[in-house]
Amino acid sequence: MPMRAVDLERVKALPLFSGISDRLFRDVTAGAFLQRFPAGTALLTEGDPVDFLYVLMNGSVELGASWNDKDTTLAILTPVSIFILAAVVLDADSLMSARTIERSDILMLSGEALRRAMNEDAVFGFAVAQEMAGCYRGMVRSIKNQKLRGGLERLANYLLTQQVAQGGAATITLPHEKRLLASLLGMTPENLSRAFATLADYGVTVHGPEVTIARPVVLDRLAKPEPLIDHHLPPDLGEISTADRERWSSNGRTRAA
Amino acid sequence: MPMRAVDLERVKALPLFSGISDRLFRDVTAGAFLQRFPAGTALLTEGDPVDFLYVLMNGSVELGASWNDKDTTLAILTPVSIFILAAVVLDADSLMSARTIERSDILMLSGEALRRAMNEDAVFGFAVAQEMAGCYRGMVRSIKNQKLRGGLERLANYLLTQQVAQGGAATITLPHEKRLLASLLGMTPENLSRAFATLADYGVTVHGPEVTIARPVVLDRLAKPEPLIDHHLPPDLGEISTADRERWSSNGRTRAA
DNA sequence: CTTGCAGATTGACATAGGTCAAGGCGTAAT
DNA sequence: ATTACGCCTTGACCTATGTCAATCTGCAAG
Repeated sequence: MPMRAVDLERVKALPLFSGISDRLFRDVTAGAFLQRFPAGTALLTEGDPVDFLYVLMNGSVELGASWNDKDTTLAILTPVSIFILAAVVLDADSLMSARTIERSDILMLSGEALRRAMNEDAVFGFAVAQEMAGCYRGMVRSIKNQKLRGGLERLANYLLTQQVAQGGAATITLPHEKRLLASLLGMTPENLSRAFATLADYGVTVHGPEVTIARPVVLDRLAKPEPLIDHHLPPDLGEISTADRERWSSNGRTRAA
Repeated sequence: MPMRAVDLERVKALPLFSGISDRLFRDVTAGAFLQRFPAGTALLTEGDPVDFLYVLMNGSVELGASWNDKDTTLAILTPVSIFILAAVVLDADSLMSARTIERSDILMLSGEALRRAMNEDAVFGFAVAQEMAGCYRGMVRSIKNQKLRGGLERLANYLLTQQVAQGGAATITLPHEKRLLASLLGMTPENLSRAFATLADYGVTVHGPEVTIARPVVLDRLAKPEPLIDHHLPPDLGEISTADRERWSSNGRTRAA
């Protein structure tokens, strides 16, 4: 698929590339190619060597992992997100698998070229370090969420986070199948259903993918949201100073547990 | 406490500073100071602004987090380890608390000076990016361990990892109190006791902090260790190529879940 | 030596969460 | 319209894990 100028602009707008020189950006995107994948495509399996940095331009991607016939979702990405940067930086095998959730357009940038670029350009190297630091902190939040909270609390916080992300209205739309949400939250689909049922007592009603939060105060008292675990980023990110905003999983738009 | 030359050498030997110029290293360590803390000292609390990069020179430090009157251990550090680098890179508040486990000597480097250094020196910036990538991957491993395994399996894998790290003998010594180990593994002390009792069926015997693995093959079949979750680094790291070795939590010597 | 105390263990019990099976519901292909 | 399939839900049940209380152990202070 041809690389359009409009795609390159969207990539360049990412924090990772924001301060980069035109020359360096051309170097990095020189061998890049854009590819369209159908839903459910395995882009990467755990343990695979990683030669490219992936950039999700359209669609959505699940990052997951498995062990002993169990599997779990670690993050769900939406455009424009980069992924497996850590493996590229270290030239290491991937620790996660990546799978398209729906039909997706994905840009692939040479890992080799990226490593060369960050070794040559201090500003770019710093940007990569910041990006990685943001990803790290995202994972720390995720572990805290997992180890300190029960399933019901994780769901309640997820809903409140989504409410903010979707603009604050009382009714929100779940962006994914419930089975996938369950995996992200670290529970079974059956248990997620029961958790939703329990939340009825807290003013939460569910109709398919539509969830209405009738009594936010009550739900909030259950969820006890906490800035050091949950991001509550408003949808209008233009207002946020991009300088000191924490980079969250690949770029601040990941929907995670 | 005075900064001795021998301390600086140990810091400079860290992967993070390995490729750095003498001039830059002097800049970074210019305002540094070494401080001794008694056991149980709170170095940092969740949400605190972070002005320094910490380097553990002697002793041990617990990184933890809490929510709603629960708390959990995220990592246990041993010398020489750096910590809260991510917060320094982003000039952000700490997501974890840090507490000395025993009397510890800790070197503190100016975060401001470090950020300046990585913006000026591409090689150092790259080293920071690599370090952060290693920390990120450590957290990914930790989440996989937590979400995919049960308590018994986490303990079994912990023991096998320790066995390799301690040289491979059948009897190993638990490096921490069991209560702390329980918190690291995401379980209660009571449950850890019961898990040890269960492991008797798999040839594991416990006498205080001494644990003997009589039938490694049997334990291995229970644990199903996996390179994409568990690190099995031998104690003689000199043999390992430092170039492509993944930097693990702060520097490859963290003992984590 | 005795005492006190913190950590560890053990048992009884409660709760959370996983498993299995059945059935409902909506959507898309026939 | 009908069917088939995937997803979701629900109930019954079971296992894992947390909680509370009592006891044990080893070490250290007196």
